[in-house]
Amino acid sequence: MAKTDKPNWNGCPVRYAAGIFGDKWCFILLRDTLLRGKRSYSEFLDAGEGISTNILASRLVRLEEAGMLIRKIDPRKGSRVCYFPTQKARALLPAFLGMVVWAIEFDEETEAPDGFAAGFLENPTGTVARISAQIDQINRDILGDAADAL
Amino acid sequence: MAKTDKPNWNGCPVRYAAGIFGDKWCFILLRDTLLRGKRSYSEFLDAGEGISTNILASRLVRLEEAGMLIRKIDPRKGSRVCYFPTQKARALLPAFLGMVVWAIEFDEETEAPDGFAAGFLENPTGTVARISAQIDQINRDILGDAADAL
DNA sequence: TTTTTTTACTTGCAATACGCAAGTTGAAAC
DNA sequence: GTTTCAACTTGCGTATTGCAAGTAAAAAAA
Repeated sequence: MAKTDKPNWNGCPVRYAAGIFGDKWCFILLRDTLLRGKRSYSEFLDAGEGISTNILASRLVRLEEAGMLIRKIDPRKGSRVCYFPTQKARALLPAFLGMVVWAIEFDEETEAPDGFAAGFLENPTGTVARISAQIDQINRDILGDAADAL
Repeated sequence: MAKTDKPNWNGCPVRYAAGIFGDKWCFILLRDTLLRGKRSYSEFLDAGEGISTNILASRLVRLEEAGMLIRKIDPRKGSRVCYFPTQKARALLPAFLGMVVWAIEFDEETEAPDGFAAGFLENPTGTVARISAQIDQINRDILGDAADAL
């Protein structure tokens, strides 16, 4: 087996991924949209991670430009802006949950729900489907039928 | 189903993960050790990503402190320092490869080997085992039997 | 209808982190 | 013994971040 010289992956997938969420705050925001049901600026701010307002704004723009979030006015209240995860973002769920499982294994202080790791490992697609359904539900609560167009 | 209020994951696995590789350069270094067989400072430098020497040094320290890399003098040449991925780092492979699959799907300009994504999706554990064996081989080339102690 | 509040940002500035170029150290090769 | 190689370190200008305060538009209250 060749030693190090596999094809020179530029246009490298890892670099591509790093460009999008190889950043602490983007990472956290993806968590908030995918796993915590957060959608609006103020919800992200209040997530308790201490992100500052200018950085939050810049990361929302970055993630929107990367095709990970879609910005929409809340139809129930025009002063409220919501950011919905795109299919591209949702397609990250399997890998993302894989990371969660990894972190649960190695973080001594994890407070993740007990049994989550086992549940995911036993039935990954089912777990992804369950979380995906939660995302749909949250979107539907805000957008109604228009959520289908996301 | 409750809306957003799952248990307040602090000691949150995603935050834990973000702390370790929620950084462009750490991300790239993990790729280099896990997927490209690179082990030494100069190999990382020459990976063509344009990392500067001070940042490289700081990230190697950070990853070592995070328990992702082990620093060892090359027994074949005392002026050469090698950084080996720990079990903790290697345990990231499934999630990491999941990200690769995701990136292949969404990066129009990907140059990843065709069929890699399909191969991983069809047989993830086999793919992980194959790559893991490559890592073992590289480590063994450098350390000989001492590689077992990693 | 005016005022206050809510929500989503922007702006300015000090502090930190990064990128680049050059310098240092120790082991190896010659 | 001198040169080379490999792994860092240091200094400095630039870019990014974090913090505090300010602005704008819509909604709710008075």
